Amino acid sequence: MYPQRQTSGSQTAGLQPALDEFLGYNLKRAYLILQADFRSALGEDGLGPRGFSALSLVVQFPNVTQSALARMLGIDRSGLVAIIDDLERRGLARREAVPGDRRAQALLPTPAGRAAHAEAVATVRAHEDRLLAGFSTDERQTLMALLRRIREREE
Amino acid sequence: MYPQRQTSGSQTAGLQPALDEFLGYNLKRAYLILQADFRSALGEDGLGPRGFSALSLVVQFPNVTQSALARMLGIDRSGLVAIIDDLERRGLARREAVPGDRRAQALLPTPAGRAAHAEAVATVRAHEDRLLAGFSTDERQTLMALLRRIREREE
DNA sequence: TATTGTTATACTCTATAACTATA
DNA sequence: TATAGTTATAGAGTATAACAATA
Repeated sequence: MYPQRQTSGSQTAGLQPALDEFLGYNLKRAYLILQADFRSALGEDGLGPRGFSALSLVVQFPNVTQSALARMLGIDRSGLVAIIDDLERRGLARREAVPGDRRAQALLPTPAGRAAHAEAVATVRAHEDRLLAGFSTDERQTLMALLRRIREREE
Repeated sequence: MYPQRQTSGSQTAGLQPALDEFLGYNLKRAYLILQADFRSALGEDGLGPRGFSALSLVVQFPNVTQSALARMLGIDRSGLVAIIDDLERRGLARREAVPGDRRAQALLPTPAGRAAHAEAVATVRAHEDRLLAGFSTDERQTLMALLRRIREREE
């Protein structure tokens, strides 16, 4: 079941379970690599993964409320406040009163936000293309499909 | 290039780039799902992903030094101190002087550590099997192989 | 000079709980 | 009663910088 591994000059290792035969570990390491590359691609004071995700959804779903956006992102709504504050500070999104419900805030991208988003999308695409340079189109699609199926496991 | 999406009753969405067409986003979400399930599988005051990883490598490579282990895990050696402290507190691993180098600490699993590791491995396997219940053996191996190829991109 | 383990410290990300104003 | 946004706060997890002991 567990293939013989190279011990790379080390003291031991035989037929025991190895850490990198677990999905969770490989997933974590791959995620950290992608995230680090994402950050360096978008630059020192660029958007960051959270800001990019939030802006993307605001562009995709203008007038979304903060609570709905938090639900989409899978985070608590309290955590979204700082993210939207940051997008507002950068002039990329704004909060607007919702006619029917005075509790809610609708989120809208500014023209600058749409432009920044389009540019960020191109940058992120380039970063992912670079990281997946050795992957065929088929392999990329397979990977994405498998990851989406894990995501479906979320309740 | 971007297929028509369902707007799920929402206000908009057309042919724009969608967030979930990015690898990074799917990777992150999948990782968070796996990690949450991992934690609930190992219980309230169970090991946690970091402790499990560290213990696994200590079992796999007894006498590894802290610096070497930190390098394997891809974290700074300062961050490993608390992790090993915790394993020691639980009686699962211990530090031992290295004959040749009085700066270094060799890490060894205790008998209880080996037992706890074996049990944790079984629990983690069950958790991953549960999460990947809809995946064929082939799909699982493909996913692992693709993730490992991303990991190889690390310098 | 460089490396090992360690500590102090700070920063990011996120969750929980509580508050207010609405519904 | 329940929900939307907000704030305060705390807990992971991690990194950087510095230090003493040793190489």
